[in-house]
Amino acid sequence: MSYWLVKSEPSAYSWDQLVKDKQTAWTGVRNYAARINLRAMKKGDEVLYYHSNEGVEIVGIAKVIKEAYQDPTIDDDRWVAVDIKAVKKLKNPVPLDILKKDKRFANMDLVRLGRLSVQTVKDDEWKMVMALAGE
DNA sequence: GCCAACGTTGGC
DNA sequence: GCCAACGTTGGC
Repeated sequence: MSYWLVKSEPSAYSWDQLVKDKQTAWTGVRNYAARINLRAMKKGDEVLYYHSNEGVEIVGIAKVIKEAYQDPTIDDDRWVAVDIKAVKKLKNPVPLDILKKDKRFANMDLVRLGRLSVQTVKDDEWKMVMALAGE
């Protein structure tokens, strides 16, 4: 079981929208490093849901319900999508600046590789985020 | 809205 | 295959 983090701009697809839809196809990833991560996702893996641009914080937990398949939004079998569903909203969203200030997160992809849209989250990072979120 | 950081493209 | 130029992302 692995942990991940996906980013979305709320104006494009927010956490609330995911809750409303129950689940969604995570399509449109066009970045090599992000694709490696998408392909490594397994059914049941848990995913932090992060809002970029607005909020700039981790807002909820999602879960992988369908492993990588060809992205239906492009006619090119090199790109993949996964399906995720909403699990729960965090009691306390975890803002990026808290993570940046906390040395324990200095090596977290979210802090180091700001632009990567699908990231890995280590077990200890997951636990620390959960603690900060009051979960 | 600006701009730094990073990925991608394309000329050589 | 290198690297400059360009485009995009995303924090501020």
